[in-house]
Amino acid sequence: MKKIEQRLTENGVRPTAMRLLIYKYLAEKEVAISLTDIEAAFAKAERTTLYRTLRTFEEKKIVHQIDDGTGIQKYALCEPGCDCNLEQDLHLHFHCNNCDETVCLTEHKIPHINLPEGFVAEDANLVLKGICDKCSGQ
Amino acid sequence: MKKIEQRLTENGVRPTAMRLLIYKYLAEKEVAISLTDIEAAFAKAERTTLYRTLRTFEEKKIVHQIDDGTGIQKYALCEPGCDCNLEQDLHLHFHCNNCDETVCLTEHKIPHINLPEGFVAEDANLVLKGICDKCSGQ
DNA sequence: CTGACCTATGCAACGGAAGTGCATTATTGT
DNA sequence: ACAATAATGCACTTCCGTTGCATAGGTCAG
Ligand SMILES: [Mn+2]
Ligand SMILES: [Mn+2]
Ligand SMILES: [Zn+2]
Ligand SMILES: [Zn+2]
Repeated sequence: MKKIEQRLTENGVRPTAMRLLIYKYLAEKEVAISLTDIEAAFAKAERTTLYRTLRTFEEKKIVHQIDDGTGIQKYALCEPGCDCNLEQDLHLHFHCNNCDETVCLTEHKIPHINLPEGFVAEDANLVLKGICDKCSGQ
Repeated sequence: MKKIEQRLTENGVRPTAMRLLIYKYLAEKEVAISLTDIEAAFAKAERTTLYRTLRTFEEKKIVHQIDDGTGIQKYALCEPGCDCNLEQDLHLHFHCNNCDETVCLTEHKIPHINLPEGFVAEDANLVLKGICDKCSGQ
């Protein structure tokens, strides 16, 4: 728990009780988490607080936001030392059509694409959809 | 206009006046179109009708839906003979952070990715974000 | 031609999720 | 202990997608 406190402080986020709990929750789950997930897990907490906590975490590069095509924003902890904006840290995400969970495949970077003249890429999002390892029974 | 009528009929969609107009509108625009865009263009028409028209078009593979990360569903005409589900027809999309427009780059297919054991891909979405050709002044 | 039938359209309302304003409470540093 | 700053709680809003149901329009068999 001291570890978490330190991580937050390092990134310029005051380690309140709520924030520590949310970080811990994210760390325990190996999948991307939505605001609604967190809301369900912390029934006592206020939605807005959770919302703003996630946003703060994102601004301070503690989590990255994931758009998996479901229309629901998901979040997952960043790798230590990750700068989500850099091309090198852009990895792909996998969304399972069966269990509806989304996971980071941090070791799979987004391939570089040669765009037509005039197009300048600053960011990229690659989502694969299908059946995840848990659901494929393998 | 006869052409459009034929295209709709071929795909099992009855060519009503409204549908012809919407198809024409999509054909004239070279960018991906949202329901709200169409609503603005056809002020007299009912939102629901436009919505259902787009959905019908999508089911019948006349248009494909584009998730460009803005949280707003966009649509663009399919290439003739395209089967949006097939890997070969999956192309990338580019969203301009400046003019907020999204375009199909139909000639840029999504590269094949080797996934870890147990993951089975059925679909993919790749969106690049940055500055488009019009906005980069080139 | 006409009525039965199916499809498309119009109108109204709902729902989920993101986001904002403002008052209150907690934390920090002097 | 006090003032300043940051976090939290509560209420409310907006946006977009979506659905139910009633009506209008087109299609086809008799
Ligand atoms: Mn990720
Ligand atoms: Mn496209
Ligand atoms: Zn799964
Ligand atoms: Zn642009």
